Amino acid sequence: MLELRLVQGSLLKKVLEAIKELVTDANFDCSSSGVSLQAMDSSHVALVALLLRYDGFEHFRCDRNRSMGMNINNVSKLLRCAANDDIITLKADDDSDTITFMFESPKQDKIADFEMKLMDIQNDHLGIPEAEYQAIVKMPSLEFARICKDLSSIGDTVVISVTKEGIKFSTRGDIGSANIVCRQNTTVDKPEDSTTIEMKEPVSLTFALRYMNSFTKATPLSSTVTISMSSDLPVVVEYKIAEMGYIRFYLAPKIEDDDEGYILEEKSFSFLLTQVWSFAR
Amino acid sequence: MLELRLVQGSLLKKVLEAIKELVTDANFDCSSSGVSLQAMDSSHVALVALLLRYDGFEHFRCDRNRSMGMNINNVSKLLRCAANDDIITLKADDDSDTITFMFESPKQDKIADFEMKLMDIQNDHLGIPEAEYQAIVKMPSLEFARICKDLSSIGDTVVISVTKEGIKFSTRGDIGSANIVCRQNTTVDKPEDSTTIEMKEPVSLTFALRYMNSFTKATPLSSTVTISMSSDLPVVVEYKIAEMGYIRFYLAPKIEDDDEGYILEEKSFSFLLTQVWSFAR
DNA sequence: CCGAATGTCA
DNA sequence: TGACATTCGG
Repeated sequence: MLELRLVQGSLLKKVLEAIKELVTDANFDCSSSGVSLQAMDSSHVALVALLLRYDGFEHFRCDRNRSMGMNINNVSKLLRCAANDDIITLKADDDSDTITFMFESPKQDKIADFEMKLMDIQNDHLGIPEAEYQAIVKMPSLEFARICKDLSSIGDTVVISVTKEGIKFSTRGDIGSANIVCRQNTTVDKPEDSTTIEMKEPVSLTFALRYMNSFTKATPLSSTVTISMSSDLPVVVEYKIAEMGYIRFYLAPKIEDDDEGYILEEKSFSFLLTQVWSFAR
Repeated sequence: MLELRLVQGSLLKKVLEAIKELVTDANFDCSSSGVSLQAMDSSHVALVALLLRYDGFEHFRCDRNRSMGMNINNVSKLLRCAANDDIITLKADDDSDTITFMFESPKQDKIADFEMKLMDIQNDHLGIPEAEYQAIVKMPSLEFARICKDLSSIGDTVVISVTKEGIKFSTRGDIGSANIVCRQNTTVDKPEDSTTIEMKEPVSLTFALRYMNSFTKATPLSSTVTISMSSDLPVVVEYKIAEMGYIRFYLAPKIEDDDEGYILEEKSFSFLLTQVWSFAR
């Protein structure tokens, strides 16, 4: 028996809005410690990792570990049928190949339940090593989203460079080039408006803006975002989910070919894992 | 001479928005008692009945009964030229084959008039018998609209079942099934937020969601909607128009074929009228 | 959190 | 051209 009750149902709605652009099908892995999900985008360049800890739910029961495959678009459709202030409960019997989404209005005068078939999804679960990052930047998530959106109207890729002074986003396209620098500022009224930089060494990496813009769909989940970078490692873009966990996006950097001097396509993620993360371990 | 003056012109705008998706051409029947309209949708499955009583107008003059055929889309186009706070006056000479729409701004500093040709429309006016309904549910119109919209992302048809406990909307589609139950609740702050059920006998009928969603275009006309059902009778979905009348939508239920066990297409409305309403009389 | 307006897709 | 979805503003 699986039974998860989440009073703040809007959280789950936001989580699905955050990942549905990137992921088509994914396994929701449920255990006594919570719910997690790990999935690559269709081109295997970006990876999403979601964690919702058991203690973030008002009620959490998971008798046995289960990996429940779902079509993300269908889950998203169902969750759109929930109001933002609905209480959401997920239920699945141990031997069932369906899951039930239950939406209760705050006054309990409307109760909706949706039953959805589960799918078998081949699990290409990657062990993500805990890496040491040369630079970790925390900044307002809205600002980051705005920057990625703005830059993508100029170019396709962004060079993110971190120095002690700040984080710089640069792009270049047909109509010209752009640089946006955010300085470290901790002397701000609210902590969520501050930009902080923890840096061991300056880093500069290049990414496809298309993916960055997909990541920013998670903006409603958190007022801040954390960007962790090391040379040749995938960047980690993390949105904390209050009291529950996080959603992390990993994106392989575009590698500059030394001989040719131009930028190669992204390495596929699994390639990067074996080739790059191997020496990071 | 026909002359109708309506200070709250937005009402007329909303009425046309409510019916234009369903009806292409219709006769506006004017008599000393008011304006009424009855029209079927193109597939003859749904019927719209509108009543605007004479005393809801600030000025009402109708010297002789007239049935004025109009293309609903064209009327809608004209009315979009009126601001929401405009005063609307309709005028037609007795021997004229045109009607004039006049829009006055509240301060009388702008006056627009539009003349439109009337059409001859063959009148298949149906006498709608007053029926006794097994169940009458009043609920917030927004909630009803939301439910119909949500369910139509899952399936094509809805089963509406009324019991003493509440009204249940169910559907089923490729990705799964859904049930939404609204309990009777009269203990709510505002009467327009309450859901009330008058039931003589439990009823359960199946309808095409496509039409239900068209009906909910009338939501701006009233904060509540009334759903009246009896076995094998068309459902009546009614939106009251404050101080003036109503707009009612009738929809034939889909009939389950006992022999075959599957759901037939909707009966055409005229068929239903003769076959089903005949014994209701 | 809801309603309106805009932009996109069919 | 109309309907739907998404986005912005109150």
